[in-house]
Amino acid sequence: MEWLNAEEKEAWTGLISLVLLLPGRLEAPLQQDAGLSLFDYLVLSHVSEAPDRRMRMSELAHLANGSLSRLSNVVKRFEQRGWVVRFPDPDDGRYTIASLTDEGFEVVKAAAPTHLRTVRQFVLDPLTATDRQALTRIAAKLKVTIPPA
Amino acid sequence: MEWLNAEEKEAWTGLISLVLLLPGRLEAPLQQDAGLSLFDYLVLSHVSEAPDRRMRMSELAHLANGSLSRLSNVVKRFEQRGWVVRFPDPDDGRYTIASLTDEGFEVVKAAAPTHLRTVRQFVLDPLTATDRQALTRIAAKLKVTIPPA
DNA sequence: TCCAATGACTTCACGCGTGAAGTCAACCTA
DNA sequence: TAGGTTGACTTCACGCGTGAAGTCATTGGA
Repeated sequence: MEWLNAEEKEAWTGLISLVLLLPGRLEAPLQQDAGLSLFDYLVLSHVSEAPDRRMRMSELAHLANGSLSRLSNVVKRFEQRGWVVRFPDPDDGRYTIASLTDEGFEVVKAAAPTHLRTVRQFVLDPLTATDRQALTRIAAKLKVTIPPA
Repeated sequence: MEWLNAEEKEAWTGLISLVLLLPGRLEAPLQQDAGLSLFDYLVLSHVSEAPDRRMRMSELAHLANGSLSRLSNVVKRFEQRGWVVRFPDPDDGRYTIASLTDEGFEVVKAAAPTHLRTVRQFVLDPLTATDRQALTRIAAKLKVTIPPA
């Protein structure tokens, strides 16, 4: 990384470490306790908070920060485990609705406390309120929309 | 994500998006132009900047923010393509040294300008100097060391 | 009314990351 | 100097993500 001044290089190096190491850190406890990946948890968690615990696949993919293809694979596994059912949207057959089963809801409910503790421990607690606001601002500026595919 | 107040939730949501979407954004141009993953590039780039363009595997893994196992697999592929050679450290046979070949050096040199442009476009340019300093500070606070394995 | 276009998925082959188990060199201790 | 220990890798099986290609429902012209 030549051609960056010291300040730029520090920011870049810090960001890269964050982006490469944090997911593993946040995922380990989930994987251990519930056999879920971080993305798995985000998906389940978002459906569980939706009205009637159901949501269109495309909206869910966007909320969970993943591609539709990735979500489709994940939801297929969930369906095989009985955590979710899929059916075409009655209002427009082009959409698919993913609906959380009671069993699926139990899975999120069981995983949530552990996950929340992890998030606090590794992300929220080490930061001051000022840091958290700066993080929000920075993330918004760097936010990118999901590509097609 | 219940049980977080609004400020915490914003920070967490922003961070998660960053962490899940940025790698893909940064990697796409590298993959397109040079057939390299982001981690591939970091590895090559760090060896290329080391004295004599060689470095111990464990040090390289740490610099590139990856596990030794991951690095070992990557370097094996590099070796098959003739970009790197490996040999035991003459000073201490327990270490392995990875050494960049001329061909490997050409690969990094060719990929660097594109990558640098990507980093500026998606990370550095959207941020003010204040943002970048805040990012450095935040990343330092969230920094975690690589786990064993 | 038909058919091309659009867009929401789904599938599959390929390549990569993970983590457990194995190998090996140097060190330590009796 | 033998045997145990440590730590630096390496390997492999497994599961997951990617992106291209395919399917299908709906829409908007001609």
